[in-house]
Amino acid sequence: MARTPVLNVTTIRRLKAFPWASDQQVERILSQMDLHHIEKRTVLFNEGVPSDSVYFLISGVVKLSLRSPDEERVLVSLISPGELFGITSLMPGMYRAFRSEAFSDCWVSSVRPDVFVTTLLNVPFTDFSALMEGTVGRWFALLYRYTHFQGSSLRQKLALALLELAQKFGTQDARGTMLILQLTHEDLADLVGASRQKVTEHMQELARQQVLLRDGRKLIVHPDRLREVAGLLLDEK
Amino acid sequence: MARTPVLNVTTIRRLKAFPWASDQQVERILSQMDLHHIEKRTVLFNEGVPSDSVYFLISGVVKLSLRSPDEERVLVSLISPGELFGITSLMPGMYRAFRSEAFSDCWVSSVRPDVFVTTLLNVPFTDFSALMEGTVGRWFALLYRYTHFQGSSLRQKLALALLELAQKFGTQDARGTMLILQLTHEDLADLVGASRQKVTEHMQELARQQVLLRDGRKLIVHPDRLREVAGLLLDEK
DNA sequence: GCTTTATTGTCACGTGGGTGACAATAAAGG
DNA sequence: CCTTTATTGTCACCCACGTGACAATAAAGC
Repeated sequence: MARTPVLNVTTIRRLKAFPWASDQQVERILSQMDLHHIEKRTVLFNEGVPSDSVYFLISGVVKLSLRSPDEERVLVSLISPGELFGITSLMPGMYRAFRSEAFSDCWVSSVRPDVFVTTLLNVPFTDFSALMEGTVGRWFALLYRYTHFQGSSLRQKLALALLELAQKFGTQDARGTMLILQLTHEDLADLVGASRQKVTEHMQELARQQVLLRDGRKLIVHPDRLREVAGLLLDEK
Repeated sequence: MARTPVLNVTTIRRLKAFPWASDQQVERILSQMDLHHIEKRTVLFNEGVPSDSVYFLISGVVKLSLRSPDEERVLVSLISPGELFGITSLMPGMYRAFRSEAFSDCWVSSVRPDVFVTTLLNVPFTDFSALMEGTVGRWFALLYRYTHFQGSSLRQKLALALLELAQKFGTQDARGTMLILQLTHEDLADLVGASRQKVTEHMQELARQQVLLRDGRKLIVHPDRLREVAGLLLDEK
């Protein structure tokens, strides 16, 4: 087993982490971080569990992945030394979106997100995380959709896209969730990266299966059934 | 033309924006925001231009899109009232990743990112944006890759994925950029959402065309040629 | 060094979704 | 209300990529 690395200000600077922070701030955060050695293939956290730590990779490579509808794993990203990861913990009440596991033997350190923010930015954690949610939360929702597109059929992609739209533009209706938005099949096609014709076909199929219905040019969707079509577990999102 | 909306604390609260901010902070930010009416199809900003404002959507729908390799437009997202957008401006030196245009007639207000951060979070902008870059910057790079996957062939997706890997794990070599990472074709397949067999075929093709070469199980890539294969303009990223 | 296991290379075959072409509607505009 | 234009519906054909099935290497373990 590799010997324990030294984790001090010099190491942090060499890894080009936290460039804005003063030496003093870095010292303080280091005193609150703990160090773990993780062997290749060990899972650090799984998707769906509560996000309660920020991680910092000192050496090795960490892999972020996701389960696709057909039980395959989507490789989302590989993390290199000096990177922070597990940052869903910077937003309130979020769950892990990806599984993280050691791609090679790693040294990792972790810290509580509130300690991270208050130490390095000197701002209350609740304010910071609320701002994060209001700004980059949207990016996160996008990333969620796009990563889940991987390995999905057009039918599943459509369901995912409609789910996101229902969350943003949906109003409750006796018959389901109505999208207050005039979307053409061409718009949907551009959204899921498909041809207009195939979107028309699949939308009819989904209507036939009572997953959605059309009222003039407004759509009424049934989120639970969409989730089912998209191949998401019922507890997801 | 619709009459000018009132933009005051009540409006902000109704739109559920900035929930963490005090009335006083909201008043202050409002006094620094300016209001624009934007007609359907008007472009607010294009991808590639410097990011110098944060936008807030008051009414209407804004569309974010992207040019795909085959000149089609990828619809990345639709923004609903109450959302902030154009937040690449919260990170240092970033360019717009997407084009934003009015999907319907809109009322939008904008503010300088430094004013936004200092007013609502009371923290120096340079510190904040450096932290953003070190944390959510990675998400952003992922989103970049995944949005560019839309409408790309496997060949182009591979090129994009290898480019991202070269930036993270590349070291300069006499023959190009060497990836200090042992990746199997199966890993690459999981990364781009393809089958292992097709990845093998395309990697050979890329090697034959001198876009990359193999030294044992290490890859040496030529970023410029990868960019060309990926269908990116040379100034992108 | 030899065996076992992981990775790469190569095929034949099937299929989901792209493309083009057009008809049938529905909306918009005068 | 009638014309024009946008959207939806339907089909035939094609192709890039997935799948399964092996052989050929290369790496790892003993």
